[in-house]
Amino acid sequence: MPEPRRHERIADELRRAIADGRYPVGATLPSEAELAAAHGASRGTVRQAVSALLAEGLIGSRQGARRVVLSTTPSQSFTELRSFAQWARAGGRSAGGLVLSSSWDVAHTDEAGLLQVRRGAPVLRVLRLRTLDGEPVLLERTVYPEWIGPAVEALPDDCESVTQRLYDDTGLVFAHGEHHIDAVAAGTADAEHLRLRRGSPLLRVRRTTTTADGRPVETSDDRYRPGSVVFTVRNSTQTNPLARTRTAT
Amino acid sequence: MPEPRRHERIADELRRAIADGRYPVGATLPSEAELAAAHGASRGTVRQAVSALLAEGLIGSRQGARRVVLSTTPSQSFTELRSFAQWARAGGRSAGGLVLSSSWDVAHTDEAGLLQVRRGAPVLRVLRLRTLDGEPVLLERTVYPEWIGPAVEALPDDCESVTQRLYDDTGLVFAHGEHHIDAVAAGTADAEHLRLRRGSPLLRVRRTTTTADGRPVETSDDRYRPGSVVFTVRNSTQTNPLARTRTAT
DNA sequence: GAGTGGTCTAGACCACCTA
DNA sequence: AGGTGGTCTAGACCACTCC
Repeated sequence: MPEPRRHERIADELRRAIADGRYPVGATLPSEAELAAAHGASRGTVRQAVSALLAEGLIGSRQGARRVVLSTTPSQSFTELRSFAQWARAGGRSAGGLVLSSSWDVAHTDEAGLLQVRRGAPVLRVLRLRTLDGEPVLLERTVYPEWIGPAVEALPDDCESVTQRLYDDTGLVFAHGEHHIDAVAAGTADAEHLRLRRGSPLLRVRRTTTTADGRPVETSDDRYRPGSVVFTVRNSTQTNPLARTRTAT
Repeated sequence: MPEPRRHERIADELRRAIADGRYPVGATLPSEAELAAAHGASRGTVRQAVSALLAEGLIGSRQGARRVVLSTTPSQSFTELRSFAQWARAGGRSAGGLVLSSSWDVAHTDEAGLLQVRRGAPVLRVLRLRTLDGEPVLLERTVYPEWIGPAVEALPDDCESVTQRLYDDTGLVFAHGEHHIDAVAAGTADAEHLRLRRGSPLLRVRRTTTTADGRPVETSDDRYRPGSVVFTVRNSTQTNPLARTRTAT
């Protein structure tokens, strides 16, 4: 018995059927009534299941017509964006991490806003290099507020998954994140650690992570070596995860 | 009467209240029972409304605890990712467009896969420069399959919104999209049209758009001038719009 | 016109959080 | 222990699509 929740079981069943090719791209799914009968569930439960696939971009839906398969590639990512290590593991790759430097400093104005602390409050700055199968792919400049800093300092320098270790040690859960994606030229430090030339294009993700209550846990400037990682977004008229924003002036 | 759908009206009401600061970040929302009573709706309808805000990343939700406001900035984007012009207009900015070249060619292998046509099938290639308040910010290299090509050719060269015009002319709706985001160095053409130096970092978005049935309408390589546009993603344990993917080898 | 998804209701039970 | 959200049911009506 893998899943006690019925709508999850139905959703998994459909995901598997799509991945297996039983419903190729362009095929139509059974009607809600058919699915309900097949699983001995009510229509509401079936709708809960298919709306999960809708949100993942796997299927499309229009009133009056049967649901259509849009993509067969799963976005198995639920915890993916939260943790580099968990994402790597899901892809069958080995993630490494190495702390290059770690020191206490005071919060700059922008950081204070993101972390919801006062300007000049103590923060812990950590520079961390992440590797994928031994290759350096990501340089993280992370800032932690005072209340969580000591727990971060206590981690081993080569800690593979910070998210996982903080959860094990303190029970802390990274629940929400906001990510701003753009491109920048590699600076001197970026070039050195990611082993490329100064001025090379890098994919930059500035992110702030919070607990379930919305309390900020960290804010970070992450720079990815191009060619190593691609961000993928699926959207549709029905669901809309992503927003394009003008740079603040 | 703006919205006949009750769950949309309730969601709008909550969005407005959050934007206005009546529920600041960290505040808790009224319970489902309270909202249901206040709006004279059933609990199911209220749940439908709050799950929209959940998907937008505005609020967080945990079983047993009241919902918490995570962010006050709306992601008013429903059609945003589909249309550059519509996105610009939503931000109060004026979008321009200019076709630099347009010609029929044959589909390369990768394009054939993305557009679901056979290799070597005729396709229309369009190179388009998009501007924001007069500044060039985006160079689009778009490929259209044969069935829609003529309608695209018939558009004026300085067409502001291709999405809008195609809808008006042919009733075609861009319903779903898949977007791959990474960073590249500017090539000669990129540098010339976007007015920057060769090798400068650009944000690249490769996207394929389909109709509601999943029929591919276009596939495009879009390159954004850095500093002009930022992509924003909110995610949480509950909803997960985005996937990080390893580059295909 | 039959089928299908979108919306809505009214009630129920449970798991979890807060106290 | 009481409140809250998560799950589930069984019905209903409507708007839309497809034949």
